[in-house]
Amino acid sequence: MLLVSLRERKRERTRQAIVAAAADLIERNGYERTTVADIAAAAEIGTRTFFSYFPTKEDVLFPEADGRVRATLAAIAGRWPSEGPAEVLVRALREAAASSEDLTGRMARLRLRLMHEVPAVRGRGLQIQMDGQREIARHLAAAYPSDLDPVAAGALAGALTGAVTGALQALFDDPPRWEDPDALRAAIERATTIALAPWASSAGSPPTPSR
Amino acid sequence: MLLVSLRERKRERTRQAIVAAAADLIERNGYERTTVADIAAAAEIGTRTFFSYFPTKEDVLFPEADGRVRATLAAIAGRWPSEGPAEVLVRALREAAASSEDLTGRMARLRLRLMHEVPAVRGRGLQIQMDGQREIARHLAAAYPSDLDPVAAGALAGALTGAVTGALQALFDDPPRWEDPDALRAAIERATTIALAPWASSAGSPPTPSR
DNA sequence: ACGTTAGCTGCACTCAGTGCAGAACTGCAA
DNA sequence: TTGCAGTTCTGCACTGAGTGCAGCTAACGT
Repeated sequence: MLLVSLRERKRERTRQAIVAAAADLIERNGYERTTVADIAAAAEIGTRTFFSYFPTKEDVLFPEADGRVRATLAAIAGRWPSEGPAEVLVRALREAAASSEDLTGRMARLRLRLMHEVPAVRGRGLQIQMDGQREIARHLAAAYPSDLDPVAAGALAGALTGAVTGALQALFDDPPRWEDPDALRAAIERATTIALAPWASSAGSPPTPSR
Repeated sequence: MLLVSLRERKRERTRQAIVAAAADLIERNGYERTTVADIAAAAEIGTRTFFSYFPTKEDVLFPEADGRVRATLAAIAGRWPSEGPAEVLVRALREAAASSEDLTGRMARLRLRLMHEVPAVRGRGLQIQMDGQREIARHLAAAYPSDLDPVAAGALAGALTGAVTGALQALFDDPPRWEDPDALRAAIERATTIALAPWASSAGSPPTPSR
């Protein structure tokens, strides 16, 4: 992320300002009661300019390209020779969960909460997730042409992300525990196990989850 | 679906008229270029009245509750005594794909196409799917209280529906054959079979991850 | 036949998002 | 430093989704 020109640095600073202003206002007043005009004013730009940074109001809540998707693609690209598709995905997910602030950052927590409470945000988030999943499936099919045809790769990627999403939904449904990163990690871990158990047998070499 | 009073019958007729008008106009002019006012005018109601039948424009494309969800809930309710949770879901999804009259109808085909082409429709569709998945998870957890806690049930339901959805997405990414209902149903069945194949063998021993 | 209630509709409004045209700014070179 | 070229910012006018309200019409129960 090396931004050389003044223009690019300035633009990036403005972008951050928009995101920060949006997070502040939405945390304080709620999503629906915060208008794009409010956010723009707080970030000291014109309302019109907001839409040259983010295509929709929802998108301001998803400012980084999904780190987990990038990590997964990297894991597929740098796979062990003996590693089966399911194992690659497990490894990618573990690494992402261990290293990233995806789950504990301020924006991430706000995003999780809003995905639960605001239909428009949930819809946008699910869309973005499907896009990532599709990308993962494509790379997976390309990396394991003899094991997986495109449809099977889609099923595998869908099973994993669907399991994680379903587990998190259940976790937040009952008594919403937003502030507990350990519960989050545990839920993801269990979802991974449940989703990939049926695939492990047909994946070539048996999974050897260290740790 | 027994509608006794005149009021209810009339309302149902109007509802059908709205759906039909929407399908016509959208098929002819596209989704974005069809306004709610157009649909209302074609159905011979006031624009305002549209929103007393459907909460948003997108919802007119999802007039019936998802048949797969209803079938799955029924399968859970009428489960074999020896059947594990994964087995029930696999059976329900297989049957739903086989007898998928609601996947080949006019509205269903239009919906499938628009879910691929129009972000707003895709977002709404994914939301509805998640709602159904949550419902399935709840019933599953209630039916197998000793095997599954809510989070595990969410993960399992998510894994299976995610697998099918991912497979269907991969399927539709490549050759969009929206015109031929028979080919469509065959393709959907094939994708479902592929998605569920890994679960078929190991479904006897449901995963019960301790922690 | 009559009061009650549910549904229909127009009106005025808010807000998201777009197209356009001009102003302001940055990058670069003379 | 100045001037030119390309980019970005911004106001303005507009479309379309969706809401709240108030008055009207039509079906309902008695």
